[in-house]
Amino acid sequence: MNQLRLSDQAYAGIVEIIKSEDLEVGARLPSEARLAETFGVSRAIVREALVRLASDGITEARRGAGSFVKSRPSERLAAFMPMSELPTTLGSYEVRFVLEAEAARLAATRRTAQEMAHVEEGMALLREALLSSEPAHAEDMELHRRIAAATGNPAFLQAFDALWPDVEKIMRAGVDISRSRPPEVVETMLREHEVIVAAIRAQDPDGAALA
Amino acid sequence: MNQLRLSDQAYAGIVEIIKSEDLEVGARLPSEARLAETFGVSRAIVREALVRLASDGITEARRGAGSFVKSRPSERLAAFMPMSELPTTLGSYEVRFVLEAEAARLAATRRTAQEMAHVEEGMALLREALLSSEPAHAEDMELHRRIAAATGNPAFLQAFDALWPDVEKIMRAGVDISRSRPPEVVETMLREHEVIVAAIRAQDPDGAALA
DNA sequence: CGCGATAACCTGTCCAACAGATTTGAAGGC
DNA sequence: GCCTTCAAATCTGTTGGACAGGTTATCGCG
Repeated sequence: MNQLRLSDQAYAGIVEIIKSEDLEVGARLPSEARLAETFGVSRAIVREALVRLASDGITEARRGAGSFVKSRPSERLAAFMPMSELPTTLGSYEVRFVLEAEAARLAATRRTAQEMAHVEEGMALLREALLSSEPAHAEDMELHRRIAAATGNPAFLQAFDALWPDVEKIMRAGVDISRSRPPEVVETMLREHEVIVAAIRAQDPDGAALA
Repeated sequence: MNQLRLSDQAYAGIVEIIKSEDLEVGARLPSEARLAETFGVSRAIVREALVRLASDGITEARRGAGSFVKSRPSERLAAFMPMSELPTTLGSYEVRFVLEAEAARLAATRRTAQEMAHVEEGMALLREALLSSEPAHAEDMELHRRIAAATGNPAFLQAFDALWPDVEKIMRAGVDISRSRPPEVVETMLREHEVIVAAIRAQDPDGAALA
């Protein structure tokens, strides 16, 4: 059942090292060979992980010298990375909400009736997916896409599409949501989304943004 | 002088293939071995590129089956990827402005005098950097960071930091700005930024967002 | 014609090696 | 004793080959 690619585990492992060893920005992390030995995988796997870390702006590799911390994930993901227990699952959505708060505010202001119906439909889809367990990422995204569309600003939707992969990445980097999803978390997620939709329905900009 | 890693070239090469071969979403792209042969590099290099493409949400790999197009880069970068000439350089900023429009609106509403001074200082830095040629990315980002800070919403700044690497990536993926930068482009960039700052100074939310 | 077995193909992973760059430390000169 | 210089140790970047495990398509048989 080891569906997770080893390079994914290595990615997470390196992030964990940076955090637990408390490596400051600019500090050098263990060589690829040492990391490979630590994780019990080949160097190629470690390299795939490092290439992604570099692409994500977390590390930087200097040929002949080593790989260095460029920006600590704890700083980029800030408050939501205490990586403790239940609250974390909740917290991982915090970042998204901040970004999407403005979309919700705009949508509340400018929405048309037709767009509102579209949003409501998206909400229904998400509710269904959440209650029937199994991944709801797609539905979640779809709802927020529709909210973005309701702003009436096509460029906003465009920007949303472009940035979504990164948001998704952050979510995955946190905790595997679809894995452990206690009912109370589902409940909270659902309620939060419904508050937003309700605010948009009532055309209450500040209410939507706050939620 | 081959500073560019081969996996970077492979990344760009695969993107080029998707675009030029006009591969639709869901289409299978050449096998790793074939890509390696095409680019004249080893399979490990192609894999590093594919891992990043998957991480960026552009492709998806299915063990035993192949790698598939998940989302065409042209669609993600949308209008700004006609990859023509001068207007493109301008267009690459369009996406960012949409995202940051809301930050500017909020900043215009809630800014304090001290934060305004901070923003003005950032603007001065950017102006200087732009006029003296050479990379102004850092200054550009710094200005927008300060605008985000002026919203008075720390979570917004936090989200901005988290998303910046992706924005930067999009910019780099488009056209190498710092390379060919005719005076008129610099002029336009400068003016656009100054309009935003002016709107924030005047506490004009809609003006800031529109700019 | 339908269906199952099998061969061809593909990704995921490992290993061993070499090239080029950087760092480190020691030898040697002042 | 201190600084310069040079060589060895380390490290990333890249290659080629190899094998395991999963998927797809073809071929032949009923």
